[in-house]
Amino acid sequence: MYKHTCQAYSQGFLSVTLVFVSLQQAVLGVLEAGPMTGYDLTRFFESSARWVWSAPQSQIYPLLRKLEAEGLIEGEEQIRGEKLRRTSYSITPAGHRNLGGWLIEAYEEPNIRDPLLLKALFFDMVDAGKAELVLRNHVEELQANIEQWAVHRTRLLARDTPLLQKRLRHRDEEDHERIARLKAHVFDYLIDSARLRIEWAERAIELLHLPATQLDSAGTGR
Amino acid sequence: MYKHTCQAYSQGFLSVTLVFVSLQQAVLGVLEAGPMTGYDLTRFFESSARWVWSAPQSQIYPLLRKLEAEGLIEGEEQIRGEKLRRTSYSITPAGHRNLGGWLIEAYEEPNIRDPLLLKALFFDMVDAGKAELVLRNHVEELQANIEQWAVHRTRLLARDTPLLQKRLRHRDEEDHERIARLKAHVFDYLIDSARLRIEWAERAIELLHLPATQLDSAGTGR
DNA sequence: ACATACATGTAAATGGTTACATGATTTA
DNA sequence: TAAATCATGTAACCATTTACATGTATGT
Repeated sequence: MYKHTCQAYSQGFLSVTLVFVSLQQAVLGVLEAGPMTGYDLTRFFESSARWVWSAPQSQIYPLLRKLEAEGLIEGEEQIRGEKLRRTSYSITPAGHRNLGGWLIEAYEEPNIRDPLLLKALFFDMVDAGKAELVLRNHVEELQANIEQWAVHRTRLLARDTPLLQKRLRHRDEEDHERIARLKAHVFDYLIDSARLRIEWAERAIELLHLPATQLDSAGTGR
Repeated sequence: MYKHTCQAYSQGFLSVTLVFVSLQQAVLGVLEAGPMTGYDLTRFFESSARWVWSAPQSQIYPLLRKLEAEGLIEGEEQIRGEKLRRTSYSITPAGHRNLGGWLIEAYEEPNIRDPLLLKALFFDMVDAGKAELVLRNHVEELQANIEQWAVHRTRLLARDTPLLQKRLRHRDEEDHERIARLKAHVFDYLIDSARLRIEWAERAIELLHLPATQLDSAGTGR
C-alpha cells in the first residue's frame, strides 16, 4: 500500500532503492496466470468478490501503459469483429523478475488506519444506541463477506477458479495441491479476521450499554 | 480511509452528501480531550506507539488551518520565551457536532488492501525459504507491536495516559470506568488481530514447506 | 431497436508520503 | 557552545477515488 522505499542493499557506495507499489505487483501476479486485456483486469480488480486487492478501471489502463513502457508486460493487439481492437497483455521475463524480487523483499507494516477503530475510540461521546447501530451494520457486512470468502476458499481448494486453473496449467502437477492450499490459506485469514472482528464488535456493544453500577463487577482480566 | 460519500438523508428533493475524512476526525477527537498545539498533535500522530491513526507532520499543519477556516477548531496564539510563538487549538461546538455526526454515520468498509496477503497469494512462485523469512520478520514485528499495545491497554484501564486523564476531567466520574474500558477494548482488538495474524503466518510457513507427498494427508477441514 | 456487455480512455480532486527548509529555546 | 527539542511551514510526487467520455459487438 502506498509507496514504500527500501534499501535493498547498500555495500560501500552501492545503494539501490526499490520502490514497490502493490497494485503493480497485483497486476503482474494476475498476469502470471496468463494473458489478459485491460478490460479483463478491470473486472477482476473492480469487483472480484472482495479479492485481496481492488482498483477502479481508471487505474488499470494507465498502469498497463506504464508497465509496458518499463518492459514488465507486453501487449498484443487483437481485433474482435470488424473494428474493435483490444490489447492482450502478458508478463515478460523482466516482469517475472520484478514480481519475484518484490515477493522476497522484507515486508514493512503500513501504519494502521482503521476508521472503525477510530470511531470506536470515541464512541463514548455519542448515544450508545446509535453507536450500536454502526457496529451492528458492520457485523452484517462482515458476515456477508465471510460467506463470499468461504465460497472462494472452497473453490480454490477444489482448484475450481478460472485464474487458478489457468495458472496451474504451467506448473508441475505435484505442486498443484500446495499452490491451491497456500492461496486458500489467504482466505482462511480473511475469514478468521472477520470473525474476530465480529466478536470484538459484539463485545463492544456490551461495553457501550453496561451501566455504571455493573461495570465494577464485569471482568477486565487478560 | 480515503473519501467516502454517504447519502446522509434524502427525503423528497432534500439530499445531503457528507464527506468524511478520517484524519480530520482523529484530530477533532484528540482535541476533544483538551487544547493542543500543532507540534503536540504532530508528535502524537507521528509515533504515538502505533496508535489507531498516524499522520506525518506535513499533514497536520495544513489540516489545522483548514479546520480553523471551517470553524471546527479555534487557535489561540501564545508566546514562549521571547519570540517563539505557537498556536494552541481547541475544538469548537461546531467541531463537536461534526465529530458526533461522523461517529454515528454508517461505516462502510474500505476495500481490503493488504500487501502481505498479496505477497502470500504469490508465495508459491518463489523459494520457500525466502518467503519464510518474510513471514518470520513479520511475526517479529507483530510481537513487538503486541507488547506496545498491551502496555497501552493496561495504562488505559488504569486511566494512566495523559490524553485520557485530560479527557476524563470534563466527564462525569461515574462514566470514567466505561470510557476507559471502551478505549482499552480497541487495543484488545489490535492485540488479538495481531495474534491471529501470527498464527496465520506460522501456518503459512508450514504450508510453504510441506512436500508434495505429505500434502494429501494433512488436514484441509473447516 | 434497444439494452447489455465489451473495450478504452481522460480529468479533477483528495489523501498520504517524502523531503526540504527555517528558526527559537532548552539542556548537557 | 553544541546538540536536542520545540515549533512551523512548503513543495513534489504518488496512489486512489469519482466522474466524465466514447465507441463497438452481442443478445433479446
